[in-house]
Amino acid sequence: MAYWLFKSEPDTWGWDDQQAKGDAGQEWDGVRNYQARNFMREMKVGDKGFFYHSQTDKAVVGIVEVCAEAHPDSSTDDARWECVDIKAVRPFAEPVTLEQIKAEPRLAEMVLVKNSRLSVQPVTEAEWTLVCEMGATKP
DNA sequence: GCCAACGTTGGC
DNA sequence: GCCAACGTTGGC
Repeated sequence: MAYWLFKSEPDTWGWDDQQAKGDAGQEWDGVRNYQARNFMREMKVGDKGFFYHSQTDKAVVGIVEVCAEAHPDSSTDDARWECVDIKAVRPFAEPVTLEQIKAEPRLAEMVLVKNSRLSVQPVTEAEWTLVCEMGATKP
C-alpha cells in the first residue's frame, strides 16, 4: 500500500467538506498538473493519504483513503485530466503544521518541504508513521 | 500583498 | 527544440 498527500485550500474545499461526504467520497477534481495526475494514476483503492490545508492553515488535518482509482475528471472535457475519489477516514487529533514538519529533520525530504507547489504528492511509509505520531493519530 | 518557484505556452 | 514570457501557487 502506498501513501500520499492531498493539498487543498480550505476556503475552496476543506476537511469539513470532505468529511461531510462520508464514505461516498469525493472526486479529487480540478488538478491541472501532469505530475500530480501521474501520481493519481498510480493510486490503488485502499491507499491512504494525508489531507493538507494550504494557505491559511498550512497543516495536515486528516487522513483520507482512495475509494476509486483514476478516471476522467468530470469538471472538464479535456481528456488529459484524470482524478481519483477519496473519502475521509479520521481527523488528526492534533493537526501537524508545516512549521513542525520543517522543524523535524527526519521530514526534511518530504515533497511538501522540497516542492511546496505540488498539489498531489507521494509520502514514504516512514514519513507517514512519523507525521501520524506527531499528530497523536492512529496511522 | 509580495515575491520566489515552478509549469505551461507560444514564437522563432 | 529552445527559450522568453506569462500565469499560478503557496509561503511569508
